[in-house]
Amino acid sequence: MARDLHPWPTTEADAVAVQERLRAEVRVEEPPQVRTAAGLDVAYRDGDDLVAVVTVLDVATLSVVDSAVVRGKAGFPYVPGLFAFREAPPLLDALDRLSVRPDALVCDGQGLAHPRRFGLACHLGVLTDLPSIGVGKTAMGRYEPPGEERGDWSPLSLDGDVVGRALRTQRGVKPVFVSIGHRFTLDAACDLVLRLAPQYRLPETTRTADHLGRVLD
DNA sequence: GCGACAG
DNA sequence: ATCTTGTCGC
Repeated sequence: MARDLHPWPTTEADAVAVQERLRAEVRVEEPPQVRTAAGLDVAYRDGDDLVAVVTVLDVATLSVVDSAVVRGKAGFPYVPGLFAFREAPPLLDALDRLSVRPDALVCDGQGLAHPRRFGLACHLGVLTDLPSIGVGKTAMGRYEPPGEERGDWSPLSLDGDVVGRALRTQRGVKPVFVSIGHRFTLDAACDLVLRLAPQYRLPETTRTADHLGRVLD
């Protein structure tokens, strides 16, 4: 499923170097039709124990058609900007255990809306070469509040670049922050997020993955 | 120098 | 991320 991820960096300096090198591989393009989308999430237990969860949903019906869970230990501290080095390894393990290859990855976090334009969604997209997007609950950048209606959005800027959108998925609810991971366009990403979030603020992909990791012992 | 800083 | 009660709304 994923490209070999060795060598995996241990220090922050090496991690940044990996991001600088891999970001050249991000492609911005219209994705093929997305019939199934995977939701990825990591839940933390005591100490360094974690549970990585992937659920695959049929975009038309929003029913879960596959899922995988991996228990493990965090091998990298939480450092803003280096999120992928903590969560990508167990998530890639979980992706390998799926019996279907999803058409797209919907990541819990940012894609291009990142200090070096290479957030978790970009990292997972490049390593798997799957179309991917990031949907964050908090903004990585600046934005003006979008209109109050579902579907309203405003540009998300970082260092003078438009790196994503603040997208209102429900009327009168705080927007989510959408950015491209790999092999996607911003329009297609927001379109997908709206299809995945007909009722709640967050897309069903992340909701089902989060729920599975939470209910698990 | 000080605050900000995905999960 | 996680620690946590009551409350509002569908």
